Amino acid sequence: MIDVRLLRTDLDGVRAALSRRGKPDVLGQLDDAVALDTRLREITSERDALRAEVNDISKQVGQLRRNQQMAEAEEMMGRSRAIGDREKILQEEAESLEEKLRQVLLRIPNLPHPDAPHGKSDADNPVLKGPINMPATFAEHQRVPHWETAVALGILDNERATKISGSMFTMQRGLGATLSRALCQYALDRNADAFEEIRPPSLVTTATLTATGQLPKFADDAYAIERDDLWAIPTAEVPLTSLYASEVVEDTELPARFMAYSSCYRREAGSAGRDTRGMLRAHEFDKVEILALAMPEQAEALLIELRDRAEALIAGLGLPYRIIEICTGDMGGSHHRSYDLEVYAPGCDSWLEVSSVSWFSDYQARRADIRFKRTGQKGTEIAHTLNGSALAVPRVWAAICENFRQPDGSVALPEVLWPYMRGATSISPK
RNA sequence: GGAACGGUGGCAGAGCGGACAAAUGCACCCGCCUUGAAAGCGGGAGGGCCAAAAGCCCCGGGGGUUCGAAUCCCUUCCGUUCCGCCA
Repeated sequence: MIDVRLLRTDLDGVRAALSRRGKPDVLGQLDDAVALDTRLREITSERDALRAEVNDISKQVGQLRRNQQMAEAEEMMGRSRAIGDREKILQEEAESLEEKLRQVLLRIPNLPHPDAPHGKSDADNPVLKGPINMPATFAEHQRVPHWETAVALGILDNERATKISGSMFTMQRGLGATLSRALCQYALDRNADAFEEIRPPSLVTTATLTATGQLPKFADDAYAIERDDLWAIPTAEVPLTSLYASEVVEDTELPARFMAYSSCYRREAGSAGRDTRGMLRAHEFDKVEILALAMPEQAEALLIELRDRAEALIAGLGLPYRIIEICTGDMGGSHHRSYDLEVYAPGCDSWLEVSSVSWFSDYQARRADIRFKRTGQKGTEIAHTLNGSALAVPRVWAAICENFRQPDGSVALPEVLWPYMRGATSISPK
């Protein structure tokens, strides 16, 4: 959520920053917010003056009653009642304005970082690095889509997944299932030097899903369990960000770093019919997420660190990859600055997004009310949040099946995964 | 799911209709004392709204009674214990 005070002190700056996103209706919401805020402040100051009067009279009533001056007390009580009635009306108006303002503010996106590249769409995202590990040419045996390879090897059984759960669900079998788990284990182990491992809940409250920005705008993308007013998490970012929601953290605790494996659930409401084959897009998938909670001055370095860590995982697997920076027109609504890691999959002949690393400035933390306190200073400040996929399992799984496919149809496994594969170094037909 | 008890500042814990932003203890910060430390003594210190003074709000959340609510009533959530059920 954007800081309302910014709207009062630097509306032009906010307008300029937001217009870089290229979403014209956002500027209209901005005007709505300013109007509501102005009116709200008028009402509250009027209301507070009335309250002050009531408080003052009440003190006097107490005094008069102690002095047995009952007639005078009665008279003042009558006056206070009248003021109280007016106060109540203003209070109701203030509450309704507050709620309206909140609803508008929740839909206004974050301000992009000044250095975030300007652009309209994903076509304008600059390549920051790479391609790395990209051979001059791919062999014919690598030009086979992973769904063909994997089905032939018996490690992918989407037909039965669909029978059990419907379309866009996947199922891995045998060493394919082991490989999924191995990738998670690998990603967690490689970041355990600095990140506390969390095993968070997969179902969260409406408040929790609002904090990270999925609600209220993107309710259709999430699975809702209405009977219990819970939502299935689309990423471990959701519970991890809210770990310290409505708490005040000591500055000595920051930056705090967490990582979590979780299943992720997405309705993919807008993607019906896209990427229906294989492992590229599914309603449920595994991912390891890394996340940091920081003071503002620590954030930029952390963003680079998270990106480096995500890159190190992919590089360690030996897959061809590149890093792109997300331009203002393509950025998610909560994002301040972000990078994507893409892996090349020769069988599909496409770049697959396997990690997205983002800095949210104080946008999510304000929604979640995560504050920190500087030792020796009065007051609190809103924290910054950052996160990134350490590793999104299915697409990496797919890229391994395609890049490391051998002429005989088997798939060679990256050496870093061998310790997690029960002795297997490749996957061959049964 | 049923019953009982409880939710107050960083923690512990008093207050149960008026001078309460809230005793006390621990922890914390500053000073004195000391060669240094501990102890002792003196002082300071909650969060939020507002440009800020003033003022207002905050004793789990919401609602009510009252001139006035941490305190009374209703409701809801959370916790603990017991019972029931169950991986």
